[in-house]
Amino acid sequence: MSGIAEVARLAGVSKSTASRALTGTGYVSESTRLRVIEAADSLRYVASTSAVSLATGRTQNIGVLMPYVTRWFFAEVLEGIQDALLARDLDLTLYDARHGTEGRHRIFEQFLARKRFDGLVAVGLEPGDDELERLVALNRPMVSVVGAGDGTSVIEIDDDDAARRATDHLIALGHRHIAFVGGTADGHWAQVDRRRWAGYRGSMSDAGLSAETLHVPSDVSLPGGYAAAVDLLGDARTRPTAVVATCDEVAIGTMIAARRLGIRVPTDLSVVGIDDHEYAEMFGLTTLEQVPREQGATAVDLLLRHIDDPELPPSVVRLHARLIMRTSTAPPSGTGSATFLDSPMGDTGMPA
Amino acid sequence: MSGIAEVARLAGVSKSTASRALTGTGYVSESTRLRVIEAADSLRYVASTSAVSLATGRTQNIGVLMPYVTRWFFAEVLEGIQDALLARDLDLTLYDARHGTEGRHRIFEQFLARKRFDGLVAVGLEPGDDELERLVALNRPMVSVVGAGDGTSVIEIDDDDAARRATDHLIALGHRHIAFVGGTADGHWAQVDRRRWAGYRGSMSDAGLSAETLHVPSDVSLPGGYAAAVDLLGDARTRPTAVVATCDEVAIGTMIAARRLGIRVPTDLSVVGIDDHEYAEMFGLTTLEQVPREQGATAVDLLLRHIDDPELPPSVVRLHARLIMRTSTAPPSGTGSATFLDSPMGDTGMPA
DNA sequence: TTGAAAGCGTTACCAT
DNA sequence: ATGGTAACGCTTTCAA
Repeated sequence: MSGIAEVARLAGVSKSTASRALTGTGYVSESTRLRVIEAADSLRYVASTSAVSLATGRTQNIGVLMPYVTRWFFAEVLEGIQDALLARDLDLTLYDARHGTEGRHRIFEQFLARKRFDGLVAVGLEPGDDELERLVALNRPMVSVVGAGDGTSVIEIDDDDAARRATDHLIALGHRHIAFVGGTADGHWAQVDRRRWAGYRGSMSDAGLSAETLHVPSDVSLPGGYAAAVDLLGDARTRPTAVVATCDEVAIGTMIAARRLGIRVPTDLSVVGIDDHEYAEMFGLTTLEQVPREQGATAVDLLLRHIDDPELPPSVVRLHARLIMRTSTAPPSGTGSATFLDSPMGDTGMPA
Repeated sequence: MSGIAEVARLAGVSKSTASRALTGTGYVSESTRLRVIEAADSLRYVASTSAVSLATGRTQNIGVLMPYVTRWFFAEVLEGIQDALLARDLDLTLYDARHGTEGRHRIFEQFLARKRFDGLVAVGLEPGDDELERLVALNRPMVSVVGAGDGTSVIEIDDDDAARRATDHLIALGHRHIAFVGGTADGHWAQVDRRRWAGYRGSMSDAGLSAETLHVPSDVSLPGGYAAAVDLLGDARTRPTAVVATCDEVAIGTMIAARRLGIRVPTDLSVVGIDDHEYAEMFGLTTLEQVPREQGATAVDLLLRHIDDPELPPSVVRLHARLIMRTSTAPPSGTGSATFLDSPMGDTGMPA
């Protein structure tokens, strides 16, 4: 409870001087500064954030807005953001705005309007028109990680390129029947999936495989990928020899489905994902790596620069996803050569 | 920017009256109340949270302290908390205090001391002595979800009982060689694992199987369970016929390892988990269900009651975990009868 | 280099 | 039922 007044009294100075000494703003002689700091320590003084905010107009707090917190990518980004914030002494208030929930509605209608933050980082948000309107009305610096960057700064991987290279990889191995699994099953395409689907088609088209293009709708989750793959792989005669999954969760669901169906990966089916998910190594999944944790940290860096300088023009950071080859991809069977890769950590030497 | 003063002016009343009308505190005639509210709406007035906090001493904000945000249980609890908070117009500031990080240190040393919250919910925290000291020094209401409830309120399932019933289930099926997989591999036991390990041993002991007791250390994660199981199941002669996993992630890792090794589940190996994880159904995993989302919501309810009434004595809510039987458990092979359960959604009719 | 005093935007007490 | 005013705890001119 002890306020700065007590600290000042104990140090034998005025509140103003105490404030200056503690915040490091303005002139204070070295000796009194030390005295004030010592007094503050001995009283275990901690400035009241609400008083500071009221006086300075800064909340020392950053808002994080995301549509999930349960999916790998989002949780990782969140931790990256938290780490960066922690290092800069900034608090984090979370707005978990799940699509179609009453909570999301309230977040946009009321919570954000409170402006309890100096800036906002939005992760994979895909806001509706009215939501977007609320966002701009806030008039606060904002950075997106994966997002509809309508004039705001954005950090994301090059999704089109990632999917294209995933597909290129399969084509280079000799595959021609390659399916794309992803794009949510309920008919609504997430923008990320749309871009990856475009990349896949681009690659197929470049290889003269436009006619072979196949979209298998799937919820963006492991069980979603599993269900979609069971459906896709059921009939051996129509089965593709390879799958590009929209993300690793879907890819892994696909691999599990394949195993259950007695289809060997990569002998009978090659699978590529995008992410380098926590489980990717264990499954030997070939994938295009992104590091969401770093994206979160980068977003914070950029946001703080926007806060410092409101004139800073928005920038788009497009990251390159690196291809990590593991054991889920190989030439299609009948091509002769088998897998040419080393076994991953998790490989037991048994048939996959 | 428009403050309550403007609202008051527009409505033709004093700030005090405007405040009363808006907060619903004190006497205001119905007519002026309406007038004030209309004025506020037309000005898009939103009270400054820092000013309100400063004046009332209430932050309208709840802190959430957890050691991960990436694991299923924690993410689910977090969403449960967020939902409950959203419904009550309360903000959420997140403290992701991962063990052994610099960030965790700073959270306990600085961030919490700012007391930017009216109360705290700690999830699976297991604080060290010094950390605990900081926590009590805050002198703020606190509720734990799974935790070292040293005099504070706690919500959790009955871990001992859950593990005991998981083990009972296997014993009832005729198993005698049952291993317990869990308790982190680095030698440090989480308290939850310790309690579940105790429940397992209790069940074994009651069945006269004390000598059969076997602990297989594993990181508490899917890859952790996978790695532990590969190690455990390698030799067919020493292999147990059943496994009690400390949680579903470990259980599923175990099932995946078994399949890779050509060990059929449940024919050659039965597996039980604890959680009812998002993936449990897809894997046909028999498990003891808990609903972390509800635990989070309950924690918020309880915390708010503690905030309203500082005299409220701490309570311990011990939840019952319900056994959900799926297809990962069956009598040991050689016992005759095979699985007696229906196939789960995800079952393809193929050997597991 | 230091101090006095005026805010920052609310709420809440005390009169009226 | 309503208004005036102090208070919340800090920062920040402005003088000295």
